[in-house]
Amino acid sequence: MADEAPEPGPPEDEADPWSPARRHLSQAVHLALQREGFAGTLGEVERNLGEPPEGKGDLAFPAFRWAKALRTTPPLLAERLAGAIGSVPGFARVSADGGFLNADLEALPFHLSTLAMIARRGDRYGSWPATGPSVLLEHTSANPTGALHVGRSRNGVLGDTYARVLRARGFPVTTEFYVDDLGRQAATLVWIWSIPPAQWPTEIREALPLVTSPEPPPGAKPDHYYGQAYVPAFAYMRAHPEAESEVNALANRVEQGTGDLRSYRRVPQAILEGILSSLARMNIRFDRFVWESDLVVDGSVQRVLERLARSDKAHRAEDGALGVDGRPFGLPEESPYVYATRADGTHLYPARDVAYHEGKFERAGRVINVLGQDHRLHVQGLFALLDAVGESRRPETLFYGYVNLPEGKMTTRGGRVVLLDHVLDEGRRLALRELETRRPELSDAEREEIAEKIGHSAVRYHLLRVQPDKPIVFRWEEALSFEGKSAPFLQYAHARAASLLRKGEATGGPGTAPRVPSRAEAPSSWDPRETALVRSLSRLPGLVDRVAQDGSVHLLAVYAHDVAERFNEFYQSLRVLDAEGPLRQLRLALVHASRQVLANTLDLLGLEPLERM
RNA sequence: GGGCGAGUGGCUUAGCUUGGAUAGAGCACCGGAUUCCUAAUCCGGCGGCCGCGGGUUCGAAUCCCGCCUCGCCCGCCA
Repeated sequence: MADEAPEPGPPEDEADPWSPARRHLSQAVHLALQREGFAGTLGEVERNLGEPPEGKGDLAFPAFRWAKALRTTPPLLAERLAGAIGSVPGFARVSADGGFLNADLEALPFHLSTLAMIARRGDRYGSWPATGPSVLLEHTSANPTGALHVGRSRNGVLGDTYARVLRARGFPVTTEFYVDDLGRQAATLVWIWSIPPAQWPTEIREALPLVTSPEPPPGAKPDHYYGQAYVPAFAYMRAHPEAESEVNALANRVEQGTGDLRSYRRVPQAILEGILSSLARMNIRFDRFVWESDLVVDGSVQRVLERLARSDKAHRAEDGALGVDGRPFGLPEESPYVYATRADGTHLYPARDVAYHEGKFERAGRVINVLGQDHRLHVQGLFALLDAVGESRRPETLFYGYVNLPEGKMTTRGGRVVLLDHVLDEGRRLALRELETRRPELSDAEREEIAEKIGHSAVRYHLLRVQPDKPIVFRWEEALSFEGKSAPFLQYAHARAASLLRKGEATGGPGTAPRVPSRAEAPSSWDPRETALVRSLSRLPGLVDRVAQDGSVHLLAVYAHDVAERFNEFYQSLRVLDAEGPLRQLRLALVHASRQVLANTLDLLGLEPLERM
């Protein structure tokens, strides 16, 4: 492939097989329209190119609205355009059909060049060189007060996937986790663990009879171990004013920047590490952590408050609390103000959030947050404050719906939660059980490794496959389904392809990829399943481009299923290794390209491609 | 009450940003495929007033208005 001369054309042509076709066709249509007296832009034409239904060609242009502007009828205009256009590079014919202009690609060159592009680009098929502005993407940012539940992990799955897609699209992305160590939740846990369990109040000791050590015992995850004290400690604090004031005093000291941060952070830090190890099982990692308390220590919260105090948009409550009128930003009449400080001048979360965002804007040109739908109003408050301090930049937000249980909302304090670790463990267990019956020839260690990858991929895919703003009702059978629309379905297709390549001695390593046949060598007529497969493979770059724009990461999950399905149809009905000559070569190239696209797509989704399963 | 989000076959869901030609899947159910490259697969069947009503348009699941249902938020908590 390396010695093949690259086609001349814009860089876009090197990334997306559809790019030259769309460009040539829209240029031709635009030119023809101009001759009819149309004055619009090329982009306008290209945006209107669509995919016609099965059997009506490959790209279609609806003539309706243009016909109106040009005072003729759509079928007539389509006819005239078709006549004027003649031949377009890459297309076999352009013809009128009712009010539509339908264009048929020259199938063979398009299919072969798609395969060649995939072979040439390899892991980079579906990506662009990093040339865009830097992006800072904050996600998950779970309070370090206990183990993560599946609902929270939806944030991580969406955020991590979006980050991967943006990187692929050419944006240098940094991911951040905001560690909310101030506030009463964290302080409650810090407080209880500052006391040796043996000296805990009776109510708490009775609620946690097995907890005797101030440190997690060997084998216990710190997020689970420390976190279990949260509910009883919180309840106790609420019932005992002297405990509550201790917690408040603790929180106030760090809020003022006068506490001993090192010892204060011991428990939150340990819990955070537990949370991160759970997320890492699903391939979620972070580039940077910002501790809320650091924003106090480094003075950035103070600077924000000073700017706000000077602002003519500031609102000062009678008792002295400092805030801003949020009504212009959509805050409700009944509670129009968002406050940055309490009456005593101590700062509140919104102040720290503004300080955090000022830092983000310094670090990147584009700032994105992944937030649960319960934060919609908070963001409006944040905007009001940013406006008041004279900040014109704004973060973008990807909102997502809750993960609920069939019985209702997950509540930590109500004790109705499904923890991520438990789902991951159960996924691994079920996968292992399958592997024991299906693949007895593998070693225990291999089966264990594969089972973990199947299990966590299944969970991740389940959280990814629906539109972010739709709520999900968590059901074990669905989350851990291994058939149909599931990660194992995708992994299975990948494993089948990998197996074929091993047997066809084309492992995909350097120099071993099957050569994409030339136009002269390739069979001229293809099976419909072969063409459907390449077509599917050709769509990845266009999709990455779109998802990077609007964060609709679920479309990539849907796409992965489409590719796997096309591959399975192909695999099921056509022989690869038994085929001969050019046909074998073509099919091996198809398998190779399919494996590549599946691997690239799975990687974008943070799922594990498997060589065998 | 206000604001925001969602309503598509029995269940889950894609398509809605940018209106376009028979609304596409998965699960469940029924029936089929394995002397052959991994049946976690494939093929066929069943099943849809796209929440309801109106409007815009040559054309509406898609845009606009109203209504209904569900969810979330509405603290000097975070």
